[in-house]
Parts: sequence; C-alpha cells; structure tokens
Amino acid sequence: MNSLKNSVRLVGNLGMDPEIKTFDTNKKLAKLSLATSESYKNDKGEKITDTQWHNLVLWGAQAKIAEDVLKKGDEIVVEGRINNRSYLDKDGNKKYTSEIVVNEFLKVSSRN
Amino acid sequence: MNSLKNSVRLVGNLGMDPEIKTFDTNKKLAKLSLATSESYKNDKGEKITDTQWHNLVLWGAQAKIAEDVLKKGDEIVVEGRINNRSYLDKDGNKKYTSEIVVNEFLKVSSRN
Amino acid sequence: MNSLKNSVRLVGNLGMDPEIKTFDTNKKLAKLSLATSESYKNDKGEKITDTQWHNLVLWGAQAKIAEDVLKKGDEIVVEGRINNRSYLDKDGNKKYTSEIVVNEFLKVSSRN
Amino acid sequence: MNSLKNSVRLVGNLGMDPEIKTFDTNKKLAKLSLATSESYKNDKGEKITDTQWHNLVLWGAQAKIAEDVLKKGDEIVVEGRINNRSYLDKDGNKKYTSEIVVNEFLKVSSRN
DNA sequence: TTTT
DNA sequence: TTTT
Repeated sequence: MNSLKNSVRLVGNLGMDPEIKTFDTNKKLAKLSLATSESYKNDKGEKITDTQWHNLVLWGAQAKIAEDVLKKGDEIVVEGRINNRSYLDKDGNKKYTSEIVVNEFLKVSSRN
Repeated sequence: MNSLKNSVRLVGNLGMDPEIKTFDTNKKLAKLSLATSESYKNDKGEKITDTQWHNLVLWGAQAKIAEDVLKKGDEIVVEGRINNRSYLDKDGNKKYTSEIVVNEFLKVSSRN
Repeated sequence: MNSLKNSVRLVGNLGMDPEIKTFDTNKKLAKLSLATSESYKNDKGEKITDTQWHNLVLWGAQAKIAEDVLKKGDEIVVEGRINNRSYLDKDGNKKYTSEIVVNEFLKVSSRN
Repeated sequence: MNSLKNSVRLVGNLGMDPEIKTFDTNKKLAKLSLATSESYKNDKGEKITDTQWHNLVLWGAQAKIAEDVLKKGDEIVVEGRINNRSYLDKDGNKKYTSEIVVNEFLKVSSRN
C-alpha cells in the first residue's frame, strides 16, 4: 500500500503515553493520540486556537520503536494514510471511526 | 489556517455529484464523497483492493468551482486538512465525524 | 530511504517520451522531463503563468512501467525525493544538478 | 501560487545562520541552507548516511520571522515549492540553480 | 555547512 | 519540451 493516493502529514504533540497491544503472533500495535494546534484570527480579529485530536495506529517495527521512545507530551512528525472503518460497539450498534495508519514518524522534541 | 501541521493529499473518484448548500450570506458549501482505491497483495499473494470513502467539504470560491465543474465519476487531486468534529443527531446522541476541509483541488479526468 | 524528511509532490505534463537506459545488470533507468504550470495574478492584475521544468529519475520496476505506459504530453502525479548531486562535464568542470528520484507515479490523463 | 502541483516537505537542520537581504522597498529575503540526513543499509548491509543540502528562500513576513528565531543547527519542518531558475554568473556564463521557496516553516528544536 |  |  503506497502513499500517492492517500497521504497525511501531521506535526503535533502526544496527549498520552503510547498504548501498546501485543498479539499472539508477537506482532505489536501502538495507539497514539496526537494533538495538532493551529492559530488564526477570526473575522473580529480575535486569535483563535483550533486543536484537533487524531487517532494514530502503528504496526510492527514502528509500534516497537514508538513503545521505546515516545512519551506523553513529545512532539512528533508523522506520515500515514487515512483509514475509515466501522465496528460494532458493545451494544451491537454500528460505529464509524477514522484513524491514521502511520508509515513513518520522527520525534522532534520531548517535554523533558 | 495553514497546512504544515495538518495536511492531507488524496487522489480519487467522486461517488456522486457535488451536494451544494447556499447560506443567507451567499456563502456556498460543497460536499463531496471521494473514493481512494489501492491494490496490494496479501500474505497469500491474493490481490486485495482497499477502497476508502472520504467526506470532503469545500467553502466559498472552491465550492462554486466544484459546483460548476465536478460530476460523479470525475477523478480529482485534493489538498486539505483533517477536521474531526462532533454533533448531536436527531435523537440527541453525540456523534463524531471526520471530514477533509479542502484547500485546493484539481480535476484530472472525467468519465465522459 | 523513506519520505518523511525529504518529499516532493508534483502534478504536471511530460515534455517528451521517457528516455530509457538499460544497464548490464538489466536494471533500468527512466528519465522524464515534467512541466508544472501555475497561474497567478501579479501586482498589476495581469495573469502570469509560471512553468517549471523538473528532471525526474525512475529506477527498476518504476522505470519499466514508465517505459510501457508514459508518452509525451501525458499528465502524471508524482511522489519522490530531491536529490542534489554534482558531476564533471566533458570539459572537466564541476556541475550541480537537482533531480527528483520518483517513488511512485500515477498517469491521470493522456493527450490522445 | 498554490501548493497542489508543486509541493516540497523537508525536515532537517540549518547549516548556518539565516542570510538576510533587505531591499529598497523594505521587503526582506532570507536564505537558508538546510541539511536532510537519511540512513539506510546498502546491498552489503553497511549503514549509509545520505545528506542532502537544500537552498531555501523566504520572503516578507516569513523572512522576518526566520531572521528573529532561526540559528545555525536548528531543526525545522518546511513546506514550499521547487523553483528552478537560471542566471548569469560574473563571467557571463548561464548557470542553473534549484531553490525551495518556503511557504511555511516551524522550528522544532534548537541546539541550545 | 547541520544533526543523530 | 508539456498542458489549459
């Protein structure tokens, strides 16, 4: 799966430590919550900050590195693809969610 | 609002004609449904096609152009930003949705 | 070599048929010349068209596909990386050149 | 001039302090030299680091901010467009150069 | 000429 | 040297 038709670039900060799941096959999954914050002036000249929270998903080698090096507050640069999927919640209702499946990331600064 | 911290690039086909809303202020909104299709081979060597549907939103001048030139089936290239937002549905339940707010688009081919 | 630290996206037209070289090892190289054309209005309100010509380089499988499907005039979407390198010309002078090493491309329309 | 047809993203370090020029009209120009470093393993399994140096150009407000906040060694994320142009050198020979005209940048870390 |  |  390549990145020409569906590619996302984000620069932001992690809202929490990575959440790691290890499967039977030893394959790892890391989930990250990333905030991107942008400021602009509205019609009245007031400064508005818009913060978006993105759900990121990392697999395999990328998940292991994320587990080792990422912490809440870290600033990262990310390249990935949008994955919209549906699932059934515990009450059996169909839910829709949108995630970024990360191809690469780079930690650019740390809170400490 | 710039595109350094939150930027999406998509290449795909429109699933329907643009849906246009005109507000009191004459400002226009266009909604597009865009399919990005990618093929890859799975572990068993079978060819899998993954199609993702994306909700696109265009405002103002971009919405007018979309209304004039875009049709179901057209292939477009898009640059925009991810906007995750919540709303209350008709039953008063909080729902989450993810949209791409388009900064620029380019029609690259048409079905006819 | 990944695309997080050095990534280029272009949409444009080919100025000539691909130029193909085949090496001893059967490895192929394709060279493309791509024009990106953009219009804007200058200070005086005149419409200016700025055309940039880019040197693209494709290796291996990508070069083979380029040889098979691309022709002068075709419109393509490209993702690659900038490669600045120097070489000695036939008079022994050091020359600098900048190329785009293509990771992926997609033909979006053809002149015929 | 937009960024759909010609867009570059770089993450790297400055090789020197910004070089600033101020024109009669008070318009500012900043020139930056940016290194992007990437590592990969070659056919023999040796780790190779490839460093590319990019010439960046910033105008107006972006140039002012660059002058104020950027220093040699800083790590920045950049979005811009490729500009290939020719000029005559002091001996009257035609020379070609490739620059990145920066639309936006973000300083992500500093050496001190 | 940078940085890890 | 392309294309609209």
